[in-house]
Amino acid sequence: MDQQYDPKTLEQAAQAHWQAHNSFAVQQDDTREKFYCLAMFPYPSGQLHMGHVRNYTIADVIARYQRMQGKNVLQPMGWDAFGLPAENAAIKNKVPPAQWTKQNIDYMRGQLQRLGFAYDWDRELATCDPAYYRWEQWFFTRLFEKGLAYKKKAEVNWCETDQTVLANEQVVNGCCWRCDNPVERREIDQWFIKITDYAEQLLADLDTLEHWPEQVRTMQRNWIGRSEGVELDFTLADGSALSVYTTRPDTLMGVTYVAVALQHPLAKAAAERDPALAAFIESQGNVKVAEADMATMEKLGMATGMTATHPLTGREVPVWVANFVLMSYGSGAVMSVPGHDQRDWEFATRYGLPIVQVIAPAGPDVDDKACDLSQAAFTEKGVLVNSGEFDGLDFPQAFATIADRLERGGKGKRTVNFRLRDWGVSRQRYWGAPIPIINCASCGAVPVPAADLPVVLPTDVEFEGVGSPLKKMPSFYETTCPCCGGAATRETDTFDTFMESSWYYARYGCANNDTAMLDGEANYWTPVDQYVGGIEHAILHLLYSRFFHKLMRDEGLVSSDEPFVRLLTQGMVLKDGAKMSKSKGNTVDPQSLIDRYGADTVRLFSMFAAPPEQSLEWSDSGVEGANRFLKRLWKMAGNHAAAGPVPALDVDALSEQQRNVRRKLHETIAKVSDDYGRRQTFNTAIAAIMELCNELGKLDDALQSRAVMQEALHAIVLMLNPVVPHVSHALWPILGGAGDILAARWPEVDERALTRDSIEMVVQVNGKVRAKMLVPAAADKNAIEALARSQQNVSRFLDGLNVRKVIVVPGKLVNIVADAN
RNA sequence: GCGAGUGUGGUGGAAUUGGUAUACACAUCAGACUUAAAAUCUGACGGCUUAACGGCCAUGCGGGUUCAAGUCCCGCCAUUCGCACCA
Repeated sequence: MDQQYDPKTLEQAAQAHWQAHNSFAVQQDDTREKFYCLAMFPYPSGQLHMGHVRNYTIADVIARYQRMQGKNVLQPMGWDAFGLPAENAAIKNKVPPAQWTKQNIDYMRGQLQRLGFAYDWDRELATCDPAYYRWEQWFFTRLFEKGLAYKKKAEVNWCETDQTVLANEQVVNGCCWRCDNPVERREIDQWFIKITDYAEQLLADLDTLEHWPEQVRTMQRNWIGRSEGVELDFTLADGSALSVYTTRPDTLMGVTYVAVALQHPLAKAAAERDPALAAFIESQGNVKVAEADMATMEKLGMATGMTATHPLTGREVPVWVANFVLMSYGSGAVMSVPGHDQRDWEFATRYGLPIVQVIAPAGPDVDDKACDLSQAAFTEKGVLVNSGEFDGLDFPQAFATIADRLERGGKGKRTVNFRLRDWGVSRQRYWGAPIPIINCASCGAVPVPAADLPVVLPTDVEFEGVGSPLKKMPSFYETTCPCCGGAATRETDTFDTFMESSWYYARYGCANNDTAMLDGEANYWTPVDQYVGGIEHAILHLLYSRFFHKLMRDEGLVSSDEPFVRLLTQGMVLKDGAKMSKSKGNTVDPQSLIDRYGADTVRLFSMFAAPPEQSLEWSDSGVEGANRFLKRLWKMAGNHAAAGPVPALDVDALSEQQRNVRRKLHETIAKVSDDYGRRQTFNTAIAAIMELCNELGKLDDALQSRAVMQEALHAIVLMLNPVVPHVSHALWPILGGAGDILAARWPEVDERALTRDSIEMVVQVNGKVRAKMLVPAAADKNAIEALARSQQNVSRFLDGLNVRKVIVVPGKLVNIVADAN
């Protein structure tokens, strides 16, 4: 073997071996347990960044570990290839998006191969390929036919100068990022998918995802936002109803005004009569569509001059327009109770609207919650006051009584409401999958027949950034109606890229099937057993994918309820405490590190520096440390192998030191197995292996020491194989391992090696550590206590005190509680 | 603004179920090897204090529960992610 650790040569050899043997291509195999391991596919932006390296290394470690458990492991890779950056690059570099995307994919594929990831490249897919999006178009037509896709008006950020719809990230301080002119909101027709029909299921099934991080489930629960409340009607002067939804009907008697959204029909009607109101609504139109901006802007409003009649008291309350009321949530109108809602309180205080108390603090600790409505709203639940016949009721009673009263009077009904809104899938962009709909003057919106799919996106386009090229291409949009044969036009909008990423995991199961979206093999591989990706996808991507999976299930394409059994959300990669970004100039290029140290070093550092769920602070000297460890390992294995044949291990003939080292070995195997399999804390697994290596350095070269060393090195190479597969591939035969290490099984723990004669225990006096002692493993509580009291430093601290209590935690510690008398 | 996280030596982090705080690594310092340097190997390494044994203090800040709190509870502060057209 080579004296020096030479990663370049050894990694090339390993990768050539894997390629020659097609080592990671897999098929359905019903004789073995399957394991589908998937990392979120990348957007082909140009080069891999450290976040990718971390993401794909974590998944690769899990995939290779599961393979060593004897499972049939699928790990595919592909490209989330549609999206905005390709359009931006096209404008900047005058390269068509398709060409730019393809170049990037080719380069990044090479980088992934250089990192040695165990992918089945036969299943590679790119979402911009018509062979992929064809099935997405087909599936959308199925949803249309089932009534799950529909069209409605929705708001977008519009730049009048560029005649373009802007994404939220393209709006900077309310202005267009390119031309710096103020954006305005504009309502346009868009396609929606009825995710709200599945809201109950999406919520309920979160409880079945026991291997998902609790924080992700909580975030999704809150996002779906199920609430139980009452929908009730105020009556307008013309007798029509103004419907509002509230979760606090107990505060109904405290309503002092009603507020509607800027886009509410009532606001529009009032604005026609009142130029000042029209001007106000106009002035509020340049806040971008993002909810965060809606929530943080100054809360402003204006009276419409109209009043509405309270459903129970019959009193008139004013109707206001308020810029914080969301048209897309509920009915676009809210009842306002400034006494018991903080936002309403602030609005009422600002505009001098009356504030009425109808809830009084209740419960045993009333004094703590005394309410002073001149300072703030009292938002807790309590007992009703100033509410006439409802006085004295608590929240549940008041909810029930008032809801009953409204329902009997035909003024309202109990409803379940969701914060979740239907999924808008239309994008007024070029680089996406065309929406397969034909608009006909006589037949309306008609889905493209399956036989005519895919609707192929033309790729030979001039791209200038003003509007979508599709809207200027009669050759694309001029067509005939599939129903009546008359002249008709295609949709020129494309799909949200979340559409593609919502089902790609299933398509990997049958990536080359050109006769069906999914087939039996896709159903065999799904659900994904382990999904790995950034925490930033905790809500949108993961919720849309869960929704899509249920849609595919209801279409009979898959038989499972959920797409991802186990989820690992990895943290970000930081440099100098900040997210790596070109603008900060703190990026680290993985390629130069691979060139310098090799793929194994980069993989090892990525896994060692932090647990996967936490953010990872990049450190160049830490990378050197990882490289140093591999060099030491290479040398230790080389020296061992060069010393000639090794005698068989005789466990009964070991010295105490040899037994101790061997115990450490088997403790390490147990720990590393648990860290990889259950805890997924690869950093502590690697630390444990390093500790073991440090111990091995202390072995002498006696025959049985060499036998222990041989056993240990075998186990170490096997345990490191998922993380540093190239050097493991090279060391395995050197250490006499049989066959390809890819076929080797995970090492097993020898329980007999774990036994101990004595255990170290800690002795505390009043919770402070005063001594450490070696206790026979078989000692009982009394013996342990006696031994503890006899420790010199312990008796010193007990001197003059009375022992009140002694706590013995077997195998851990003794705490002697004592005081002066 | 709302929802969800995170905070431990000079640095990245460990402490898995409330039970020895600081494993492993980086950096630094000292020693060995060398004409010298690099590389490598060995050792020291939270702060204060002590000749030493030892003692006191310390897990973002302030309280609380407990024999025992980095871990649980309450209130702050800082910071990260998401907020529906970035992916």
